[in-house]
Amino acid sequence: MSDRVRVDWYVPTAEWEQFREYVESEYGEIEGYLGRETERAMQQYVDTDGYGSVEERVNRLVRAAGRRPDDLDEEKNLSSDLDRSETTRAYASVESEVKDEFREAVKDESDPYGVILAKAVREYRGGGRAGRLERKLDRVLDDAEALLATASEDTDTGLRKNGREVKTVAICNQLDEQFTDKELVGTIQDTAGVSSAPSVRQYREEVVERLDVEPHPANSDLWVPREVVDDLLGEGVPRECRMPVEYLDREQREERVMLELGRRAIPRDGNDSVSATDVRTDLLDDVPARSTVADILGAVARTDGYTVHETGDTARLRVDLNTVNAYNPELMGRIRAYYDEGSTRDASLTSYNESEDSGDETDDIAAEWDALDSASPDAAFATDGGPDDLEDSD
DNA sequence: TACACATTACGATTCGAACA
DNA sequence: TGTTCGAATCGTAATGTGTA
Repeated sequence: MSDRVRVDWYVPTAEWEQFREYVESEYGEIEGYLGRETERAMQQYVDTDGYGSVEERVNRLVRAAGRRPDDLDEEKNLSSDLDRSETTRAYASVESEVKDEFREAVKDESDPYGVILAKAVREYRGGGRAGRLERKLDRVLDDAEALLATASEDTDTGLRKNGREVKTVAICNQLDEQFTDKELVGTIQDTAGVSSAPSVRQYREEVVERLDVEPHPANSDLWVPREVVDDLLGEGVPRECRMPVEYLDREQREERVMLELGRRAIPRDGNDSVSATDVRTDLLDDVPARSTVADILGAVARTDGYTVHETGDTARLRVDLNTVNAYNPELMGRIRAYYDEGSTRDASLTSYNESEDSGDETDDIAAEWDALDSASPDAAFATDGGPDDLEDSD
């Protein structure tokens, strides 16, 4: 499930228009790309794209060259140029984490967010970090010292409190340790004063994330602390496999199919297959439509190690863990961890039975587990006779 | 004016009933 | 059992509005 929020700041008009034109020229359209490109520009600007350390090394190299800086002037010019220009409202959906990191990183700068965003997208249009690194390396030859300069100021921008966050916290404070979805929606409506489905959905996602709760395995309308689900199912059970299918997005459903089929294949020498019907009923709890399951099978079959075969009128999804391990060891690791969890889950359930007076509910959970775990192996593929190359993936 | 939040509009995606 | 196609839902851009 995505966690995207809107950037909604006043950005210098000319810069924003140029950025939109840039996105359109790159992708042929704005829809779906504006937010992603804005997100990348913000990440690169505040060094959260994972390449900050590379740039730092380049900076050291430039410094070592002992050249005179010109970056400070460039930064000043950019800032004053944008400060004086006409602004327009710029909006784009970005990951909430990216927006938070961006605001945190630039909160001490004297410019408003919109102006800083303009700097970020201008930098990004100019080739992003890659282009910047290239220019920096070029400058090693003539003016490296400038790269030490920053235009940061110690002024407090006086950021206002985020009202939405305050409301989310208020909602969280009114909820018990566990609560029904109906209670959650009612609290959101009463506390946040929202009624539209999109707004309620957005608050629900934020509250669920903040409280770190998950649907109860035996009752998807009941939200309980994650630790409770951990106790019931085991921490090694992937989120895609422990969450009710109705709360998974398309990508997570594909992951679930891959993980479940892979797990079943381990005690079968790394090979197994399942019919499209069984994918729907056994792996996806009868939630998606058949037409959608067909699409999911097609998508999974694009992953190395997974193929779809037509046998008569029936399509079967097959997995070959040797191939999965060869081309996607990370996925193989997750499959193995999920498989290994099977050996400890009985103890977890026993512990839950002793500590919780849950009666029929516990029986439901055990029954659900039995259904889920019908292929629980006696001999592990990875330890008894499995291919050697799979052994190596640990 | 700058910002935040809610709502609306609309295209894309998914669902599910009907049918082959 | 798979495919088709209209309906429903979702995700994102755009707009409206309130607040400091």
